[in-house]
Amino acid sequence: MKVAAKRETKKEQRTRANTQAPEVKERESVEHIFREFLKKKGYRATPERDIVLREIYSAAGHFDADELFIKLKQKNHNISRATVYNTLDLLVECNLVSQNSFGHKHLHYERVYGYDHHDHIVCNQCGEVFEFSNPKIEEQQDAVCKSMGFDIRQHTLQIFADCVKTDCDYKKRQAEQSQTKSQR
Amino acid sequence: MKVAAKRETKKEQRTRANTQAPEVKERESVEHIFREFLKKKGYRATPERDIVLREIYSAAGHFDADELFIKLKQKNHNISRATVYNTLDLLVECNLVSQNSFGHKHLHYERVYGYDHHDHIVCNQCGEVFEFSNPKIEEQQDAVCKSMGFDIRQHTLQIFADCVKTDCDYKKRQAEQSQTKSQR
DNA sequence: TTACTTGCAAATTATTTGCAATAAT
DNA sequence: ATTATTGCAAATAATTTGCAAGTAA
Repeated sequence: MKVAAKRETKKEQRTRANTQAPEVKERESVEHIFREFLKKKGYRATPERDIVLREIYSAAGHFDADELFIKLKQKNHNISRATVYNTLDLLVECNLVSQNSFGHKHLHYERVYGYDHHDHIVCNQCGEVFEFSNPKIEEQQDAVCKSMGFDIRQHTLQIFADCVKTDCDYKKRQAEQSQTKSQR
Repeated sequence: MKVAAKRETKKEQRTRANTQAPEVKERESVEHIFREFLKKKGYRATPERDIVLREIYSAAGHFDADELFIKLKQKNHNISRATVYNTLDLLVECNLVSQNSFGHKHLHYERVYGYDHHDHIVCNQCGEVFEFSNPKIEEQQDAVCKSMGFDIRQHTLQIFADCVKTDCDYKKRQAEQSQTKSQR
């Protein structure tokens, strides 16, 4: 059901964006980093790009492009999927957002700034994603890159593992799947 | 996507050394592992599945589903894309093939058995994928999983980095991009 | 025989692209 | 004023699915 509400003009968007509660210093830093990046690259600063960045940094956790698009839509931001994808690319390029593949259909994104870097363990049974961080692994990566003549920019490490804990969704999953067993 | 280089660099030699041709004995083992897996799971052994497995283990390096499909077609095997995808899933499930996302359109696969585990560095400039291995990283991963109650099955680590060597394909790439895309 | 697996083609999903309108510089 | 960026819809790319026929167990 499409709502035929009058469309918010760019100017209104900009005004609204500027009057948002100045929650955290972090946000300002993030926006500043993005602005500088855009300027350096000769890209333009647009209200859409600001809004996307702000939305990403307003919540924690992983998300995919479409989830972000829908969240924006629900907040009455008329920002197209194309712009969401475009902006995500830019944010990945300037390292404010990281891109992960958890082995499934689409890419997942995650904000980077203000958080310690972490890696992921994906449960083979229930698919849930857990985080961990390990400085020694990071150290080794730096060492490897140095020795091979690379200047490391980013990395993603995913571990696929069987969860041996009792609170894993595994059994629930099994119950569901046994009804529709197929060739897989 | 990998670009054909004119002259093999030291780095490429090292990479190549990691991906030598398999022994015949190994191939038998691989087939045996697959058979056992199928039996255990109640899946059927079919000639198509054997052929796909054999094709994967007959060559080195990364490949994607469509490349594999085309290779099979060229050898006059009438195996559908659906079967290729299906079989790849099975091979990943039984750990004979690993699945990697290098951050782009599709997934890449790689045979696992008979090779030391390695991780990947993707050059931000030319997109070429290099391999490395580091036992300390593996150790740390095991430790992390143990402490978090996971039984590790597989992992993928990708480092995205800028190549600082002079023999990076970056410039060649730039030059080639003005022409038409070719080979694969 | 039973029902899993196949090839084919159509469907689906995620992402990209063409284009005219709009807005940043 | 110039041209990057936008929203929209159509297009594409990768993968999955439905179905009838084939075949492993």
